[in-house]
Amino acid sequence: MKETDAPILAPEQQLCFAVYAAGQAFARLYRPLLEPLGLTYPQYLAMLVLWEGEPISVTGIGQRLGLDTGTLTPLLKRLEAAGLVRRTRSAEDERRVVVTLTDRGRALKERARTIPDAVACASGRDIDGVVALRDELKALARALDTSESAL
Amino acid sequence: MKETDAPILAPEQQLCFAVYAAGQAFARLYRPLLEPLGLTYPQYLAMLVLWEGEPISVTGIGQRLGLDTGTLTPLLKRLEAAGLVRRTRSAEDERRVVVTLTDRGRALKERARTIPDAVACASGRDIDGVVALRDELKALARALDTSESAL
DNA sequence: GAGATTTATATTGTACACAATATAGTTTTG
DNA sequence: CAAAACTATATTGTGTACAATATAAATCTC
Repeated sequence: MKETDAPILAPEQQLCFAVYAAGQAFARLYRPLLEPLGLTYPQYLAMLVLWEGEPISVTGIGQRLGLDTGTLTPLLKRLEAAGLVRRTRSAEDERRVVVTLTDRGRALKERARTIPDAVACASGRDIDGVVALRDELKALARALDTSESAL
Repeated sequence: MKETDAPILAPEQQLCFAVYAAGQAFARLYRPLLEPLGLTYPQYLAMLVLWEGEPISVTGIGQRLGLDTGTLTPLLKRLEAAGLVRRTRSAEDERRVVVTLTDRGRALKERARTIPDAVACASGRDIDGVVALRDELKALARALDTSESAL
């Protein structure tokens, strides 16, 4: 088994690098699709959450996307500067910043509707294939996160 | 089909987000494993390439990892500041910056050997399961990259 | 072999990503 | 109700990530 030690360290052989490279490939694919909407990919993710339902707090968005405030606060400020969202402190609990869509932000949803289909098409998989791989990755992420404590 | 339009836009249903979340989960898993080595995850990827074979140019590393010079130059300067690599201009072609390992950088490989096993274990998959998912992701990345021109 | 093209790297600017810390507001407890 | 504990967000600092541009060296073309 000695002689198989070295190749295991090659990036191309590792699952983590395959995930990393697939993420880069998605980023390259999304960039030209989102550029006409004036959104980056993480901004698009935040808009997806807002299109699902608002108002929602910064923490609420962070829980859906797995992002912390250090990432979301400047991201949401840029979306606010672009006129897509509003950030207002909650009256009941003044620690909360509640994010709502503007009319322009709501209208952008229509222009984004064609994106998931274009991406699914680019993946070269049918719906079942996309769903199967998606669920495998969800299970992987869950396994990685739950094992953290065991190390 | 009208009423299925909206849910398609939920981040949790999309393959791209599953890849994104799995990448975040890997980053969380690797951070405590790499912290004793003084490496970040992208720095670890660069070291993997160097451990496979050096000297290698900045462009050579970038081709293996899919990273451009704007990312690699500061990353490699940090590895140089940490005493793990050396950056020297090639004598034959003075445009090239050739990266080599120092003794400390080479020695670090031994301490990194246990990491792939720990990560594979954390994934909760056997070797065949890891290989199968890795190859599916490679195929996905290839499909996404080749479709770019077709849009 | 001088000029145009190409190639390799560096630099600049914008935008994540997250740990650590700070701050302010809320809730809990005695 | 006052002190302690907790919660939500913001701030700071470090480190990617990449587009666009700059620079310098090598190569190609006539």
